[in-house]
Amino acid sequence: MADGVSTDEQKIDELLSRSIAEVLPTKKDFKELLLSGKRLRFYIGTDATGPQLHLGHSTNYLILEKFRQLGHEIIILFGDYTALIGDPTDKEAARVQQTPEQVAGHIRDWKSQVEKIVNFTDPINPAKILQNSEWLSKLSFENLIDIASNFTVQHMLERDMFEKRINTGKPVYLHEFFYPLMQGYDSVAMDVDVEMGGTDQTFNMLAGRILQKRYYNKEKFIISTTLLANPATGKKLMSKSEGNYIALNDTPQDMFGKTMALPDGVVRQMFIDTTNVPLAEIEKILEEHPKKAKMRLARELVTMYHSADAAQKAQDDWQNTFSEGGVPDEVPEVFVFSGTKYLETLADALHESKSEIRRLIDAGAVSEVGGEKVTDVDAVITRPQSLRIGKHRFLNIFLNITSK
RNA sequence: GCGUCGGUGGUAGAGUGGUCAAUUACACUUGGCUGUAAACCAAGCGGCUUCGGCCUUCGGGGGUUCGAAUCCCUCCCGGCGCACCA
Repeated sequence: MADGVSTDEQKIDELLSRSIAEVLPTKKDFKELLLSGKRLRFYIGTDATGPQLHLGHSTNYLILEKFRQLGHEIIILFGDYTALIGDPTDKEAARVQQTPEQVAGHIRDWKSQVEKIVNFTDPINPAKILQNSEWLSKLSFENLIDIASNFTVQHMLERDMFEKRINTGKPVYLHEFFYPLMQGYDSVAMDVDVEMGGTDQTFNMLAGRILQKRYYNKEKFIISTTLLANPATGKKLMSKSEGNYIALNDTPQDMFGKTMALPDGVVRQMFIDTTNVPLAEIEKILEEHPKKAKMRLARELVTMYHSADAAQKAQDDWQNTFSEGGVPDEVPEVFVFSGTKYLETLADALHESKSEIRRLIDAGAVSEVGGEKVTDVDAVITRPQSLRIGKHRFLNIFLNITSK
């Protein structure tokens, strides 16, 4: 057995039973390989456009980190070259080429978010970051033809999303077929043993399996992980387009609050896919009152990405604010002259239109903390006060000393 | 290239000369009820407003008309069919 690779069967079983949708070709073979003590090379691809990461992304990294801890090699691949095409999994068709500086910046951003989960500084076995432009930019047309000759158009068209787009009369661009080829070639270039990704990546990951078999006669394993979805509706829990995601770099207060606003039905899924709380303990937690269970989840998450202290503080803030009608510790402040309209002050401070503020005032959404509602659209500010706008927006107003 | 259908607000998708700031659904915001959950009820959901209105929006530009998201021309983008395929 190779140095430093753990074959602890209990740990392996635990790892394989959580957040993993499928292992190809079979989970049994994969487990045997893990038990053999061979040091395996794992990789996961990531979008190089440098987005804000959210909890939906964390699942894979949590799992990878566990494999890293077992002693396996972990590569995180930045798809800076594939970004030229854009993954057809999402709808965007055309993307703009990025400069090396931009890519480097994205990697820095990305790393600052993920290093809370994945260890890049371990002296013995740190996770590594690679960029696929390193090899993809060097391929010749001849290489591409050779790679492409392993796939058929029929095969490509099997992809659900292509089929869907064809059926609904949406365009399918030829270059989109290259995406799986490129991602597949990444596996070859790095000669990996295992690729991991969400279930939505299965097709792309299989392309790599085909190519590795062809070029190296090697059986790559594929781990597809469950996507964080609401079990009741099947909808994605963290959707960037809907803006309701919990970002890995959210402030403790935001993270706590957003977690508490999640539907009850998703708490189990969240615990399993986004925390390291042991499965047995999760079940125990879920026996408690839903609110308590959710608070525990929120605490757990804030602790992971910030600290236990921050979690405690976020919880205190949350309880103080919402259960007892108080104000959080950190509230935006504005200084205005006495006689300024609420309308103007709020529009300015909240970056909303005046019409929007008018609506909010009409709806009774603006009130003084612990006091009266502001009901008159034309009312003016005459003294310093703390305002609450809707459920979770606050504003402390102070008066400028000098007069207008 | 020819023909044909289509491009509407966050999304889907109505509207085919004035009653359209544009039906409806979903999403979203706010109020109520709560556990800042869900469900449910209600209101809102382009901007500005002296609250009478005014301004900007239906792929881009131009035109017809008292008046256009709606008609015409043109350009751009897409689907489908046909043709071309050195």
